[in-house]
Amino acid sequence: MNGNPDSARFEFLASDGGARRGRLTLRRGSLETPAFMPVGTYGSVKAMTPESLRATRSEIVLGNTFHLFLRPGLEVIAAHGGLHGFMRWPGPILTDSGGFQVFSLAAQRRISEEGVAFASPVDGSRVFLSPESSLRIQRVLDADIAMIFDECTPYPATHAQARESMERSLRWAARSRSAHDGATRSESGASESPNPNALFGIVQGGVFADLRTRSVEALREIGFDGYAVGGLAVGETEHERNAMLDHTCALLPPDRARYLMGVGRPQDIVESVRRGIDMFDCVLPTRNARNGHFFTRDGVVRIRNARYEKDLGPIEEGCECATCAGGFTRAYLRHLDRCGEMLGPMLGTIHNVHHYQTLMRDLRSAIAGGRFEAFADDFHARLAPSGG
RNA sequence: GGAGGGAUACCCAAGCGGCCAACGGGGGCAGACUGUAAAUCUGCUGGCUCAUGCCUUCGGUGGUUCGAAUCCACCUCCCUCCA
Repeated sequence: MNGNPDSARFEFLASDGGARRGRLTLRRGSLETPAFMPVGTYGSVKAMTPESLRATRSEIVLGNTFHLFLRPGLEVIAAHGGLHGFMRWPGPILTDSGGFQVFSLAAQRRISEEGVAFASPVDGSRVFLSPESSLRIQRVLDADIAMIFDECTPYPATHAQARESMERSLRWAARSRSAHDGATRSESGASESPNPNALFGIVQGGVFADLRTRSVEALREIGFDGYAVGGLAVGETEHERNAMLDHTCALLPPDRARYLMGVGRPQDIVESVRRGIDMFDCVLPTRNARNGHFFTRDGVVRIRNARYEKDLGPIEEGCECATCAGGFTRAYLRHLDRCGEMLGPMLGTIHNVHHYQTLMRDLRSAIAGGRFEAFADDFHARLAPSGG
């Protein structure tokens, strides 16, 4: 029922309080957890080559089912033998199912029990995604981790709305599981072959503890290779989010990887690791880099600010990323940004992703060394003064 | 020498008697961004108070008018064409 048992083996290496240090082994390789996964929606982590991505010590990247299905379509990707060959990233890949687009493209989609009808953001044409079609697409993409097709519940939502959405996601979870396992018959009546990759379930339930409980229990009943926490970082307060994480992580099986979808800022990651999350993805390091917003341990550097006009220092003193170590100055990056030079986003993205990966490495090391609390205290204290 | 066109805030550029502190771009300044419809979006951009308000602005000077960036006269500078 859980597909290939070797598709996602989670080794629990150490813990410190609620924080976990582990290793997740997938078909294309393994990743050390807690891990950060850069987002590569269209089969590209924006502004980065696979080489530059690897240099940031990233071990796994995301792709998006919905967007890759629209462009370039399955035929082209299948001709490359899957997403790995297409984007020339041989390491682990995780594909999101399109569930987030149910949320982010809310203005142009219609949900039914069968699935979700979208107006394509590319040309407005009608696109229908269901658990079966999403998993069928993901099988062609052949990512190491496929995600169930869910609905990312918007915030705010009433208890009734969150429950209805969560229950539908549970029914879709069962259908996703079946489709992934090849138990679903295709239109021709032939049985599909099972997807050899891992499949993660996604916990929903908004900010309601009882709904999160219900979601976790039902997903565990179905059985997944890993469990994601979805529907957070969509507008709820930090307090609500942390409360949901405390509650949910306590219910998740300790021997499976836990993935908090879409989170987040560095401080959000630290606080989520504290609560037992193993994997993260977020567009912030890449998107914000393109918007001249660089992360440092001392806060954010908005490179557009006039104060950096003649700043000859690197983005962050002591940073070992190719941008900082390469001698590129703040003044130069500000210049590139103002001129709209594409090297600006490239250098900035390298720094931001590297910064995230360095944070993850430091977290792993702190957990393994039983120093998580001290690390978190230092981390927050250093960020708080908001020097930047 | 003659004929015509034009001078608007940092730049370009609307406005052509009151609704104009003056459209719209650009530039500048600041902010936002959390499973990417995002190299995007938002706000501010004469001064003082910063809510209503007041003061100084549309080449210069003077005039017409209840009222002018808008009309008139002269002056200064720029552009085009004809000699």
